[in-house]
Amino acid sequence: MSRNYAGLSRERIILEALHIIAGRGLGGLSMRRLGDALEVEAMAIYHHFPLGKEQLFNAIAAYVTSTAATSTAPADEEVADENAPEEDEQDPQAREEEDTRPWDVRLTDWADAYRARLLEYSGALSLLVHRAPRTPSSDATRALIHRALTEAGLTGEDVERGADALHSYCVGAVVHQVRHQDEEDAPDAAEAEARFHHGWRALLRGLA
Amino acid sequence: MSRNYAGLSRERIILEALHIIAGRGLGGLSMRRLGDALEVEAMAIYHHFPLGKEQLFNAIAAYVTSTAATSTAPADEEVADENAPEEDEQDPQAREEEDTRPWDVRLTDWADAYRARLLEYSGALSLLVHRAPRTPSSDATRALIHRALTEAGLTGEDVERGADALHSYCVGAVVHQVRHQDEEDAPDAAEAEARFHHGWRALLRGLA
DNA sequence: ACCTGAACACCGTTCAAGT
DNA sequence: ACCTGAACACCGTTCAAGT
Repeated sequence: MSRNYAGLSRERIILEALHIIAGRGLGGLSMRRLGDALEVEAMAIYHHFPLGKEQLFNAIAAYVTSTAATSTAPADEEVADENAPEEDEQDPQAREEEDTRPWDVRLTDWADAYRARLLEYSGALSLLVHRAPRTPSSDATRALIHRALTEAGLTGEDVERGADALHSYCVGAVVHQVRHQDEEDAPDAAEAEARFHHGWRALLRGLA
Repeated sequence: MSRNYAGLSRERIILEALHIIAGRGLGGLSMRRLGDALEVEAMAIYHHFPLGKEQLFNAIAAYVTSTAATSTAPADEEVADENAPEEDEQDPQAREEEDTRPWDVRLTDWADAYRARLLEYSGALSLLVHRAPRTPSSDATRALIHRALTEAGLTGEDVERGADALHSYCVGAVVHQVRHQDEEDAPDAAEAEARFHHGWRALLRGLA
């Protein structure tokens, strides 16, 4: 009654960790509790995350910040550099069809998706304060924003500064909403979204 | 060799906690380590924060988010309602002289001070994600922003939405900076401040 | 390769006791 | 009121061992 090929994987561990975080908060996530949820001894997790909880946190941060657009698992926190040689070197965006919609629509679309994902995993939000894991998804986002802002007429360092402002506003708005959501006069989800769009459009107006 | 009237106080505890957080990160703050730093047994802290670490975290969050403008100790996380009767009931802002500068200057002034404070205690930033303690300082800020935006010509719910957007951008920008500050191509402090102002002015332009 | 089980150092908190 | 000291349940992690 000893071997237990539980079919553990990094993704399964991350998903279960997120589930615990959603239910009991970040402070409620312990390696032992995570092991229990996975029906495994806590120490088994170290085989998939040899560097321990810190590495698991990094992987969770990478998972949360990867947009749904990138379908493949972004669970590894180190850049998987062993798959580069076989690929034909192309802009990752070139694989999908060209998005011909106006630049501001593309930008707003991204912002909505990003915000939704952060809200979905809001229990893990504080992990992102000291972590900005680089993933295929984060690279694609960077490219998307740069292309859109260039198309909007921005040049030179205005592009970088604009991108920073947009990013800042997105995570700031989610933090602001999460921060106040337990108050008695907190706006409901619809009003929160309306406020998000209000500020977002103002920022776009001011930048372009 | 037993009694130790260490002159412990909530403020001293918070300050020492912030010092530990600055040096070893939020995860490096333990009650036992905090006790050592204060030259006291860890359990002595519970006399000043009977609800334990969570209450200490709330007090730290309140301390960090209180702007320097409010000079009196904002260390208590419950609103100190026992000092109300003796005071003559006045708008707290009325005690200081009227600020006659243009609305956007007052707003930018506040934003700079708020940002500076968050950056100074950036190690405690993640505490703010799930905490928005109400303090005299937070009430004063709210009043300041509302007055300024009204003066800018905003009306109705535009005022509330504008205030939210400004707040969101401020904390978002600090989170964004802290999040990326360990990267090799991270902008220096001056460039970070320039980017903050760039987005801030854009947002003000777009809102007004 | 993948998981277990015992062990170690550390943690938050309670509680009775000291002054 | 303010602090100590022992105790309890829990934690992250190491390490040797099993399959």
